[in-house]
Amino acid sequence: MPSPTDGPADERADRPLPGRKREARANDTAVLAAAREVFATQGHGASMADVARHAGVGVGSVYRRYPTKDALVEALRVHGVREAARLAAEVADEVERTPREGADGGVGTFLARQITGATGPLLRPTGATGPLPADLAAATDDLRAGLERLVAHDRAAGVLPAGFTTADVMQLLLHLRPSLPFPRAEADALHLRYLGLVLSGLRARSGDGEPLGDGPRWDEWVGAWHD
Amino acid sequence: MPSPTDGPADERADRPLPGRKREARANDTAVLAAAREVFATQGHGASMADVARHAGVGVGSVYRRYPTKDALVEALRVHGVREAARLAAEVADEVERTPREGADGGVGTFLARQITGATGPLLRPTGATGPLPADLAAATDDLRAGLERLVAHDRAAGVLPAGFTTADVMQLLLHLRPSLPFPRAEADALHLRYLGLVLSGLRARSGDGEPLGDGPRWDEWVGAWHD
DNA sequence: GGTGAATCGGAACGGGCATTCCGTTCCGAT
DNA sequence: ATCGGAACGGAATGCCCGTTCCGATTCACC
Repeated sequence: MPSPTDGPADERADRPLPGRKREARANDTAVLAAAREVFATQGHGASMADVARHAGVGVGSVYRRYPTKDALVEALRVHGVREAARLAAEVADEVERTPREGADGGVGTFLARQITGATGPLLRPTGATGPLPADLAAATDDLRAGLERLVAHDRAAGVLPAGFTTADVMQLLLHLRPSLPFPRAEADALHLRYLGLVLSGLRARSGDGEPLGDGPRWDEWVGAWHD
Repeated sequence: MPSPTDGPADERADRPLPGRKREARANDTAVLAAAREVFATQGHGASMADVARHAGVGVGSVYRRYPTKDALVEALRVHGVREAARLAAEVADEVERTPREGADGGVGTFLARQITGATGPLLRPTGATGPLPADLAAATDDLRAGLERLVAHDRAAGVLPAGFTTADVMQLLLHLRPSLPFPRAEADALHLRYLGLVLSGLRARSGDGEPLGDGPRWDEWVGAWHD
């Protein structure tokens, strides 16, 4: 009994949903959360059955929402990039409002929070992916905008050398977060240790003469992961 | 040193081998090389059939020398650690002989060469491994000895802050080499870019007052990967 | 040349996992 | 109270991959 003109999407998500749909919606978020946890813990090779079990649903329910394992991973990635974009904007707001926010600068603060954040590391694409999906592209653009603000601010504040790019920030995210065989707290501490080192290096390079060559361009970075 | 793991004692290896054994020996090194390449390219999930094909032998021949996929990966890891130990000793010799070897210091030079070296990244254990095998333990000790020399030298030269440990070097190796979706040359350039940043940070921390907390201890690091 | 042993390559086996299919359950409307 | 259909859980399916097995091949030695 769908409404006569109902298109492919039902967008009003705020109202109290009818019971059965409510469960579906709840299942969906449960699946996403379970997937995030399971993939973070066991890596890419975790089974769909595992995800389903963690979410407390059957595999069928997982597949109804995400037609394929790759699609599920994709959804996770989009979510991760959106979160990162949100964080970048948030930090940019802070540092632009209070110029003396901290010695780390906006980029450093962003990286630190992203590293210790609950969302987990940004997932990398499954492999030979096609052209990048629209929703990911949009999220990616938002992220870039936020990073642009951070980099501009820090450069003006003199804690970033010329040649440092927004793509550098993404690369650092990758570099600063290899999975370590330690409990989360210890691993985070180690990651922050190296972040601190890099930030010192950045500040030193910014202060003294020794220049840093030009970093990768954003579109190079995005392009390299797709197609 | 051809003996992959251990075997019945037929170790007279120097003389020109009889034809058939020569082929076996050749196959063995071909398999090792193929495995290194295939795993480096396709990651851990590459199939044994792929390895065999790359080596130009049948799967049966691979399994005759390496009873299991994990055993093959193990052999690769041991090889990698041995190479790293050799490199560390070599660089230590250089910097100890010519004190002004370069601004990078011994640790920086070691990291740079290890990153761009042909041996590829150090593989991480398969997962829940048991206690660490004897040959790996020996290679690991050699590596530690070499790193100890490098760290001592650099600290004396004033390019490393107190608190920086040999285990830090290993962690840095992990941090500095995430796989990047770029051709080898470009990826290497990026890795070296971040290595340069870290080294700047290290030098800065060494010069100015701001201390670096104590890094991980070697045995913690080794222990975390096994058992 | 002929023979036995060691090695080879690849077909066959078994298990695990992504994906599909279907009988059951539950909600809302009649 | 009953019915239609949407959502559910999990069994069944098909494929890929690690591993095993075996007949063919090759070489050393006679």
